[in-house]
Amino acid sequence: MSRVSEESGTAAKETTTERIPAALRREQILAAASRVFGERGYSGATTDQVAQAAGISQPYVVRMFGTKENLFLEVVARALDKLMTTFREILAEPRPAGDDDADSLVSRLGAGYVDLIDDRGILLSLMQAFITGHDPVIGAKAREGFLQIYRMLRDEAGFTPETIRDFLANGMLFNTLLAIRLPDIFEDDEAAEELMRCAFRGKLDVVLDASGAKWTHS
Amino acid sequence: MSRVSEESGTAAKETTTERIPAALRREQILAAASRVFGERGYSGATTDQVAQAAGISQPYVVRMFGTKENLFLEVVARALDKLMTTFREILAEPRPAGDDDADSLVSRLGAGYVDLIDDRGILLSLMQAFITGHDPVIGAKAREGFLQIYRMLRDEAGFTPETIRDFLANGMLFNTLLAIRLPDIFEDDEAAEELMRCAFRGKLDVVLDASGAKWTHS
DNA sequence: GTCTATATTTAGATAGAC
DNA sequence: GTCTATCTAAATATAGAC
Repeated sequence: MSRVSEESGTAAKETTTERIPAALRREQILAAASRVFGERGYSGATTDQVAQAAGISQPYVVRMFGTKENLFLEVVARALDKLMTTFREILAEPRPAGDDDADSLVSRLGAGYVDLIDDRGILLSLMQAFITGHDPVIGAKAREGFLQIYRMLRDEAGFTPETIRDFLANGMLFNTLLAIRLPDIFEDDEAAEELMRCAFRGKLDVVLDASGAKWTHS
Repeated sequence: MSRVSEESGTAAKETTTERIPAALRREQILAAASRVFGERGYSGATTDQVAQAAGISQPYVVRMFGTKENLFLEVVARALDKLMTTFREILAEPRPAGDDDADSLVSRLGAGYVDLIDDRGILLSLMQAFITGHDPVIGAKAREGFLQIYRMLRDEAGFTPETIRDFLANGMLFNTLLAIRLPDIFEDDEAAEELMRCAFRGKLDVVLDASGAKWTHS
């Protein structure tokens, strides 16, 4: 990842405009798109913003993915894939002795979810896709993605519908708190702090680490 | 409410283009805007879509509110207000005998929240505002709105942070399920049905009543 | 109070050079 | 593999008539 920091408050952007293998460039664009779409949503983001974040020209972004919609769908598919993979890895972990109850599994999956904040675009892009449910194409994928997660938690994790509901609910709250950037006003507002401490529990440090100037881009 | 149904699958739109008091017209536009913004988000919605939903011309919408952003902010402020008022009314209700625990209050507030689905725009517009947290103006209002709800639940309902977290989490899940239009594929997918039954509990009928062709607009 | 016409800007996409 | 130039289609906003 050859990124460079720029003027204060600005985000990571590519500077080098060298010739790079298409596959790699593709990844760079997807990474940039994930961040931009995650912040601004499908309609709110522009292909030019993605291009700038990736350090290339706008036409090249379109050229590479055909359409903005394609790009977004790919971003969302990747995000979903990453989430599913993360969960499956946790499910595959050998369970700590005497720790075979659903509760501890929920905790571990929850922790895995929070850790995904490292790549902010993942959770937010997914959330943006969900909120774009009205769109015929994106909405269909969003629905299917959500249900895929549900089925995994039920069929692979073995959770009851109630457990899944609570788990998903916490996830959606987490996404929402990220979206409204609560971590940013952590110190300014006592209610914000109280809610964050409660919602993020032991993971507050992870969340705060991932926030701040690090993602105050564009 | 002088609406007319149109071709199958299309939404309610005003037809009459009569002269109407500005104050009333204002309300009509806000109602239309609430639906359109709720479905498509701030960036995804156009003032023209709002105008069509309200049965007037696009320039008139802008004329009335100055800017699209203003209109959205007003929609969100109204939605927040409606939510707060609904909750406060429930808090003011005489508690059923032997029913003075937090649990039952949570249930009643939850039921009140679900009932807001009657006016789909309310919950979805708020959610759209939350997801637009990156925007300097809208984001600030969204944050403040979210915290306002938190404080009410804490200071007026007397809930613990944990209770509030769970309550808010369920609310965010509810919003998300609405956004991805899960009620629409209720019958098509067994996982969707299972999740809905579990998430909406006794309120499934209310939710289903409010969905379907009724809000398949634009 | 409401519309039509239109100016202006932005953004997605295409063409074609290097 | 990547860019510059540019076409075209929206969409917000303004002007001014009725």
